[in-house]
Amino acid sequence: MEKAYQPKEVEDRLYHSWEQDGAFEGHPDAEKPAYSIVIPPPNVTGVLTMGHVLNNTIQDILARRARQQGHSVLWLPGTDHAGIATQTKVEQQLRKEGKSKYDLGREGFLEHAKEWRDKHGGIILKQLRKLGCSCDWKRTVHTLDPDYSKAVLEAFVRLFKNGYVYRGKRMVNWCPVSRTALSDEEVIMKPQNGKLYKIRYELVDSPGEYLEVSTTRPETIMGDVALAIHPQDERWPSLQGRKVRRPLQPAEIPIVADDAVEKDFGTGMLKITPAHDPLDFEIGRRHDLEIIDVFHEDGTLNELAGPDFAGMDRFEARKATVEKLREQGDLIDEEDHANNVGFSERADVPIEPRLSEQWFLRYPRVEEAKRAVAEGFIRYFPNRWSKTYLHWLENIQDWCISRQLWWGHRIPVWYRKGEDPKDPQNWHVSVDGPDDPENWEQDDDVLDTWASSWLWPIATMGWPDESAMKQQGLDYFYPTSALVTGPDIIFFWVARMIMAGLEFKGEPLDPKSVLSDEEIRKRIPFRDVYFTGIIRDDKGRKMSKSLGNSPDPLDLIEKYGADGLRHGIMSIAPKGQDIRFSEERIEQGRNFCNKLWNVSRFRLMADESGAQPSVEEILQRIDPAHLNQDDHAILLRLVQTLDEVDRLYVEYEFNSALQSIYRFFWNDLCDWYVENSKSRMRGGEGKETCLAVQDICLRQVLLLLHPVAPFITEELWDVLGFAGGKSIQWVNPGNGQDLANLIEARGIVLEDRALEEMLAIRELVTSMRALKADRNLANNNRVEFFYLAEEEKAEVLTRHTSSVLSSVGAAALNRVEEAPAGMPALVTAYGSVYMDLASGIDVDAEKARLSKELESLIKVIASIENKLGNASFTEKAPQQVVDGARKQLAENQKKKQETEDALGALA
RNA sequence: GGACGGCUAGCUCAGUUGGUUAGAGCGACUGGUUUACACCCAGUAGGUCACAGGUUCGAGUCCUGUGCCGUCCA
Repeated sequence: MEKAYQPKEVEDRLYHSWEQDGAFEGHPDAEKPAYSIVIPPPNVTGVLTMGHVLNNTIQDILARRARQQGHSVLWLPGTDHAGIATQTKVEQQLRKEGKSKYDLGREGFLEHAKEWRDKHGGIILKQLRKLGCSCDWKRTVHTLDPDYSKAVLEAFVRLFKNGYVYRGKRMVNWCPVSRTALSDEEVIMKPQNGKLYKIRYELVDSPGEYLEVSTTRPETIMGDVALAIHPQDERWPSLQGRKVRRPLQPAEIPIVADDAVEKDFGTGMLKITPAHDPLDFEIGRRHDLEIIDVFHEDGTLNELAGPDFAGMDRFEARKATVEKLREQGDLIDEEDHANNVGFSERADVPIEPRLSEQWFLRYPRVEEAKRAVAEGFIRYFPNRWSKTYLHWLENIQDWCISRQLWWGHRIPVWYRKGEDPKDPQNWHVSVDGPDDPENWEQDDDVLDTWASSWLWPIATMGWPDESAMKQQGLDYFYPTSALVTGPDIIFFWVARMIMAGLEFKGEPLDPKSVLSDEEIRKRIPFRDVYFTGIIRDDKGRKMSKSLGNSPDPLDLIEKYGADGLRHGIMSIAPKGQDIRFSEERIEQGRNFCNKLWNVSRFRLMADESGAQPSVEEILQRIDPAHLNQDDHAILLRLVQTLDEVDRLYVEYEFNSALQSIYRFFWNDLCDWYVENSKSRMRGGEGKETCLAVQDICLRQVLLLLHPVAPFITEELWDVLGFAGGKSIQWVNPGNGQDLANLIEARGIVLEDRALEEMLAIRELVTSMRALKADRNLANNNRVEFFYLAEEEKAEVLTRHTSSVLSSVGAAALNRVEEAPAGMPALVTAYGSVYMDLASGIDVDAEKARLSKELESLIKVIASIENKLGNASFTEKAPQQVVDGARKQLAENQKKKQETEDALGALA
């Protein structure tokens, strides 16, 4: 074996062989319980980020653990066509070539985009393989695949037929860069420092008299069609019905009264621009006002803005209109003003409220979606996210699902040529289109990407095609077992998948029907949802490509190995908390792998014939006569650890599970058991038994660790001889009881007190080492010690003397009846040890040290005595707590006595 | 403005139903190549658990309020 673990070769070789063996393939198997996960599909042209590493490592852990436990596992991978993101990238590329999408035309552009996708897409799926992800790659799905597209259109058609989908002219969020409508969820509110302008409007019937209006958007004044006041505002007793003159693009506009006006904001008077503000739009509708849209779709001003401003960009126009108003004397005041502005999620520019014709969806199954989570059919980890989810559903708004893009699923609605497209009489809505296509024109828009990905759990498994569903095992694998995703897409994706599952999985539903609990259980897309934290950099900022603060995971794999990366990231990922990234933790992950490698190496050096595949076989090598307290203790700890880890995996407490494995492996097994075993390796007699115990421990550690570190565990599984031709992927680690039963069946009774003894002996050894270290004595300096303790404890110590001597690096440990004079000492719960120094000691320093110790003991004793002296404590506290305190008091009093003895012996 | 989360050792974080003297890793310091591992071993130092009240025999843990940081929704 190599002296250090070399991940690279192992990873490539093993991944290849796993794939070759079809280990990741998920098939329905009536003999086994199903376990399934659908991957949150990354953008097809995306590259692996630390967020993906976290997210997919968790999914892989779940999948691999389930495989070990005998489930038939499907982890279904795929990619998302990511409408706006991908189209933007392709358009940018075209622009570099001096072309626009219009040069290519719709068909040509789509051809081009597909080529681009095929060339640059799917990189991330290759990267996931490097990470070790055990996805069933044969079942990779892309949201623009023909079958998937059909499912998307089918869903639209069904929703339309059931009256959930409608078309309407509404105020929508418009992105002037992407030139498309967006859903509310795609708008990000950001606080901005702008200006509040006070502008005067002249009263038509009273020249020279002005009204003052505050606005943040002077560039829309040309679209003003009224001023509005609150009907109960006493400041303006007689304005209603009168007119003012619009200061730009002059025209006479009315003054209206409306309850929606905020009396306290600005001057209490509002300019009404129905085309450019949702509230103004509502007010305009109530008062039957005209709508003047002064913008083009790209955010430049149009001819209605007048010759002074037409063609200008909206931000430029803001400055220009202010300037013009100033010249005219109509600008009264301007002041700094902080407000929230909606930004386009993708293009990161302020969105424009814009009136346009769009398709909307009234969500189906909202009530059942609430029940699904509120009543626990779907469990959220951590549960607090259910509150966020429910709050959103309580306030749900219709979903604008049409996008003015080409890259996506084209809306399956056709309009009869030459007829009024607004009249539903002239619509054809179907998946395959009309039989006489020459007489029809298809809608230009495509569907929001999320209106395809919300079908992910069903459409990746053949829905709506009956035979495909059967073949792909939808009924076997659905509902999927767990979904692992970030809380940032709880509305975009999680909530919508739940509604889509409830609506579409199973028999078609009447819109007025209400699902029973039983139906909800069958239709939900997943049972558990695990929300990961967000990965931040060392300064606490979100890792993002634009900030350039995210390391490339592939570099990290190169440097520390995939297992090291996985182990590192999982060890710092507490459930549902944000994660502060630190490369040191990844390094620790690599170190852990190396430790595992080396202890295995040590094991084989002792006996290169290796181990046997089953615990039963290994147990046969144990000679009960040679089984010592150390063996008992480590096996007990192993049983404990197996139970603990089992429980923690079930609760998605991955970092705690890892910590538990780490503690057992590194502290108990390597630092203590294996170190102690070295003398037995030499001695001969207990060697075989000791190696067998080591083998059981190593075997179980590898099994427990395999989901987190699949490569090194599979490699060592084979190297150490546990495999016997069977991959570690298919072997169940079992829980503590399982192992305890096997040990018992071999006729071995584990003694519980062995653990306690071992801990006491460890404390003693630590004290002895500290005595040496304090005086800078080398480990191999064989000093003599004396030991002072009562009979019972001395007896235990005698049984462990040889291992204590070798652990400490001591020549002797002799029992004495009273404190030997002039020696440095340490007092433990198990007695006092004195170190015999050949050279003299610094009496003052020793006194100081022991006095300090004594002082703290006195404090502790006082505090316990105080507690026990309190009648209400002894009466009200549980008996075991009171007993514990008494025991503790006794121990400390003894320690105090011994410390005083040691002090006395110094003088 | 509302909701949620965080505040524990120099740093990053554990700490499950309240119950011994609050833990780990990293970093710092001291010493060390003994049959695996310097990606290692042994040891040492370092904490008024954000603050203020309250409940309790007992609070890092429960309650109320305050502050700062972060996220989401208006």
